[in-house]
Amino acid sequence: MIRSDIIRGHLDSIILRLILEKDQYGYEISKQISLKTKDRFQIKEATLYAVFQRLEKKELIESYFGNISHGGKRKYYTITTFGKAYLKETVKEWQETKEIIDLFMEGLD
Amino acid sequence: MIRSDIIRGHLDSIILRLILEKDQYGYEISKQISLKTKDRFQIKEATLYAVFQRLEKKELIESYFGNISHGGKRKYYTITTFGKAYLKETVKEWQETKEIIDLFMEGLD
DNA sequence: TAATATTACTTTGACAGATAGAGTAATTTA
DNA sequence: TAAATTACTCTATCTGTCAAAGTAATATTA
Repeated sequence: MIRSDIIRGHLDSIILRLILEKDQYGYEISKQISLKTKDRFQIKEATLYAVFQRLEKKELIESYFGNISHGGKRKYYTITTFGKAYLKETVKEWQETKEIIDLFMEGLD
Repeated sequence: MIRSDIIRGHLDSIILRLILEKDQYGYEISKQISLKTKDRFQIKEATLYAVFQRLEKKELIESYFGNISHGGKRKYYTITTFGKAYLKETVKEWQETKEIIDLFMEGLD
């Protein structure tokens, strides 16, 4: 399990990326992350909803309630045009981050 | 310039890695990071010394004052055996982090 | 059908890492 | 000798993460 400090700051991008595929609600995204990473990373509930709030405030996503449910009422999130542009930027930034950290981390063995 | 949140959590490893090469003092490390990354990343002074304190508290590094100086008194840091083992772990962790984030970030274009 | 599990979201408070800003002090350079 | 540079320290603040506790609806199982 990856420490959250290590992944910190990338959560916004990860969530945006998943919502880009299709509109999704929180619980669904949480499960998807666990599945996709084979439990090597799990997002905590409180963290996930904090991300949503932050992204919505920045107008990178928008939300609406779904009509079908399986328990609690599902709140769906959709990415905005602005959110798409932002995501593109963060993907570039991730490439650069990798390069920079690798400058220090490579050639150790 | 990389946002600090993005690199957050990797600073300990980066500093440890540099000290592994040879004993170094803060100011020197700061300059080295700027040089090595061609200013794409600069560590803030306050952050650097906070890292030192944290690493020393965890006994991953040790410090001693140098006798030559060029202004302020130089405090040198050296990595401990425990620090070396820890660094090895974080390098592995970095590889895994890359894999995991790439799971989400790849195939966007 | 009543108890329990699961789904789903929200809020609060605490904590840790990063950093601006201000300060101290010695040495170098102009 | 004044200003610049080198070098470190401390404090207060901000932000992201998360534990914990709560609300509420649906599904399962006994």
